[in-house]
Order: sequence, then structure tokens, then C-alpha cells
Amino acid sequence: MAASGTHVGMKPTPVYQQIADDLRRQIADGTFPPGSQIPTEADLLEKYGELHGVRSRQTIRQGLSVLVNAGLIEPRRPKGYFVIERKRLVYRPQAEFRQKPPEVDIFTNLIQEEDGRTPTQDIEVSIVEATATIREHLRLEPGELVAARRRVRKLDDVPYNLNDSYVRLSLVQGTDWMHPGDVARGTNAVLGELGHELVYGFHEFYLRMPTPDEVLRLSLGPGVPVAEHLATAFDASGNPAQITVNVIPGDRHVIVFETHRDSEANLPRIPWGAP
Amino acid sequence: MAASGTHVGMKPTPVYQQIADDLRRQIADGTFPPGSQIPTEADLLEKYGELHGVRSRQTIRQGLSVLVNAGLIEPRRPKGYFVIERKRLVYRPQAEFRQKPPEVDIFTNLIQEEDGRTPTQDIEVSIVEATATIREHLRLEPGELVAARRRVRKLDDVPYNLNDSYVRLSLVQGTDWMHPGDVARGTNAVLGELGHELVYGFHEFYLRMPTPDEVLRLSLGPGVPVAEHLATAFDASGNPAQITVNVIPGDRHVIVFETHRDSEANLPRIPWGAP
DNA sequence: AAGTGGTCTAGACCACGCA
DNA sequence: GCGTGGTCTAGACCACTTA
Repeated sequence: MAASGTHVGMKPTPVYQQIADDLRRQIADGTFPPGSQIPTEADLLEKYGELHGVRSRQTIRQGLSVLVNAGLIEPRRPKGYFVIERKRLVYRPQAEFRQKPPEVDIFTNLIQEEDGRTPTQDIEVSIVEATATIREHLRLEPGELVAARRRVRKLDDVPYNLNDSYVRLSLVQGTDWMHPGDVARGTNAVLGELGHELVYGFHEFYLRMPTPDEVLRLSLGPGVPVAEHLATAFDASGNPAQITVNVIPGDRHVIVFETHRDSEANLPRIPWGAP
Repeated sequence: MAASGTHVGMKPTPVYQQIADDLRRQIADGTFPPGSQIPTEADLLEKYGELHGVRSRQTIRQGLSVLVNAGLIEPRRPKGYFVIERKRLVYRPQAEFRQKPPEVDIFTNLIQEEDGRTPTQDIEVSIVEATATIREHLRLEPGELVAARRRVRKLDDVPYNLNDSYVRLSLVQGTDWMHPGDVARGTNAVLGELGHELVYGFHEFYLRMPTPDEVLRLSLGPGVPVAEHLATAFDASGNPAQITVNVIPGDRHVIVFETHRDSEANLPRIPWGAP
């Protein structure tokens, strides 16, 4: 008994997969709209016990875990499982390259809907050894130190993304770039004053699941992918002056930018390893 | 017994989570490099049976499933679990907006490493009703039909991404745009001949886990996120002429583009709903 | 207090793919 | 054939949150 597939002789679809498919379809067709509750494990056990002879709660849970890991539902104890509802901010890679506006505005500018939420940043400045990725992107000598400016950007104290910038230590030591707080004129302007106006940006996006550390820092739920955005900024002489590593949670952002016919794509080959 | 946490009185870390953390650390520090095999379930049961008193295979499997869903390992029956190894192509949103080169070159151009693999495309043309997303992006009247040009791009017959373009049916009916095969001069050139040269592109990236359909069409493993890339192309009069919906598997691509200081970001507000 | 999901056990049988 | 992971059972006890 149990495990009814589609045709005799064909590999039958596992029961837990049928349960997941059933629920996914009902979520897609609006039976369970975003934010609504789906049946509890006990309810599902009863239902699929009649339909497919399921007897074990584990089988139900296995089906639900498929949808949890797909980012479609989330458990809220002791209520039950709920269909996930997302609100996305606009993330603009191009905004990273402004020189004029105050730096805080870069993040403020990311917010399309002005829904009354207050953007804040936690800023932390340190001196670190460069990782391989940073060393290659900034074309550093082996062992060369970099200054790190790490930020956690929040909206009403909810973290929205991570933003870590790195420059050669010798370039910014003793300057405002290393001030551990807001810099009114913007840190990009500081680099400009130092003779390294940022004129060209090269952007790489790597899609992956988050690390446990990122899950904690960004309060990510299961099934939420992130984009690791590497923005390398070059000065007028064509040398990389700064690299910014952004971690963008997929459930809270839409990444947006524009292109023009005239800015014909003529990208450099990537001369470095991926993170 | 079992379930040793960090401190008495604190919520102990579940055993399966400790197993997952252990293995993740060993993968990160090179004990298990990409492509290598990790211990089998039976081996792990023996090991953690001694360490933490684990007695059930399910507990081991639960720990392994964490890493599977994180995209770090994959089961290869009947060998065991292996650390995932990725090779990424370069995906260039800007290349979508070229007019001159043959369209096949757009995909060919995506390939950074010329490693002898042959790019091919399966092309399918049809007439469909517009979805809400397409209708809003192309500013269609309710019920207006669109022409769809759907492509699956492959490398040595392995699917790499999905690429579906849509235009108003009235714009391209009877033209080469609807030719179900390669169009030597490129379909963008066809739009140019029709008086709709594409001069401006607006790009949106939505990060999410794939649908079961996408898992099948792209042969995606578990724990692999995708980017849904909406590229809306505008003609010189400022009207949207074409929207292309790309589905980009995160494990096979790095998304790359460039920005210049002069092309100051001045993006339009998004006047439409997300997919 | 009640009900929810979270964790874990100790088995069982099966499908698959390699040797 | 053999060992691998895949599926499923029938329980158990626990932690948590809300009513």
C-alpha cells in the first residue's frame, strides 16, 4: 500500500514529494496566499493518511521541509506553517559609485519605498590582512595590509545587507576614510581628495546559499539565497583603489541597474579567482 | 545522555547541527577539498556514535541534509557524498543590448573560458497571452497578445540558462523575429529595422530558489539558487519594446557588468509588480 | 494548559549503480 | 552481489509560545 505513482512500472513519486507538490501548487494558485497559514502537521497527517496511507509524521515533515528549503513557507511555533511574504528593497550597484552625496545617502538611496522606516548603519573600521580575493582584486603585494570598513546596514534595526570596503592601508592611514562613523562628505570623496577619484566600477555577483555566520548577522530564514556583490572601483589611472564586498539577502532586495547602447560592453577579462 | 551543548543552562546545539557544523568546517579548511568524498553515513554514524552518542542514522542524515541544502555537498549513489565543485561562466547583462553582432554571439560572448565546449540553443517561438509581469513591463493593454521567443542555451548539450523574450505581437508578426531558429543578423537588429532600435536597458535581478520546472529544465542540484533577470529594452522614443526573462543558475554563472562615473545613476522608479 | 513544531530512536525495505 | 543512499514507520520526549 501507499506510494501511488503515476503509472505502473514507472518510478513512483515519493509520497513526501507528492505532498510538497500538492502544497506548492496550492500556494501558487492562491489557495494559500502569502502570509496565510497552511494546515498543521497533524492536519496533513490526517489528510494524507486517508489519501496515500501516510502513517508517520516524519513523512509529512519531509514534505514540508522541501518547501521550507525552497523559501516558500516557514514554521512559526506554536501556530503552524505560514506562506512567506516578501517585501524587497531596490539595490542599486550604480549608486555605490557616486562621489558627491553623503555616504549615508547611498544606503538611503537604495530604499525605493519611503515607508517610514529609518535606515541606520553599524560601522566598524579595522586593519586586516587581505584575503586572496581582495589581494587579487586590488593587485596587492603578498602580505600587504588593507584597511577595512565594515558596515551592517539596517532598517528599523533589522539588518538588510552587509557592506565591507577595503583599500590599501598605505593609501588611507590617518585619513577620514578610517573614521569609525559616518563621514559627512562620503568616503569615496576622501579617496578623491587623496588623488584617487573613482571613475570606473567593475561588478561581480556570485549567487549562493548563505554561511551560518551570514544567517546570524542578517537573520536569514531557511531557503534564502544571497548575492555576494564584489564592486571594484578604479581611479583615473586605471588602478584598482577600493573593493567593496556586499552580501545581499535575496528575500529583501531586487538588484537594479541600467545600460545604454553607447556604453558598449567591453569588459576586462577576470584576472582573478572567484571567492 | 547525548546532546552536549556549550554551557549548562544554555540551549544546546542539536546534534545534527553539530555534525553539519563539523563537516562544514572541514570543507572550509580544506580537509575535504572540492570534488572529494566525505565519510559515508555509516562512517559518520560510527564516529558520532562515539563522540555524541548518536544512535540513529536519521540524525546523521539530518545533518548531511543541512549541507546538501546549502549547496555544499551532493550524494552520488552508491559512492557516498561529495564536496561540490563549481565552474562558472561569465554572464553579462550588457551583452544583451548589442545590435550588431549575430545573436548567437551574445551567448558565445558569455563564455569567458574557451574550453572547447560548444554552445547551442534550442529555440521555440509562440504566441501567448502576456503574464502580469510582462504586461506591466511592456505597458500592454489588457488582453493584448505577445510573441514569445524562448531559448534554452546549452554548452555541450548541458543547459546553462533559460532566455525568453517577449514583444508585442503586432510589432513583429510576420517578421524574422518570429523565425524559430537562429537569425543571422540578430533579432535585436530586426527590431531596429522595424523602427525600434534598442537604446536603453533596464535590468532587474530577483534571487530565489528554483521552481521544480526549472530544476528539471536546467538539471539543478539541491541548494542551487537562481537569479531571475528581467531585461527591459526601450527604443529611442522611450517606449518598452522588448522584455527578456532570463533564469540564471547560481552555480554556473558569475554575473558581471561595469559602471562609469559619468553614467550617473538616475533610474526610473519601478512602476510594476515583481514576479 | 494545550498544541505546535523540533529532535531523536531503532528499526525496516527498497532502488540504484558499480564491480 | 554488495554497499550506498532513499524512503518510511511508530513511537518518544522536549521546548516554545500563546491563550
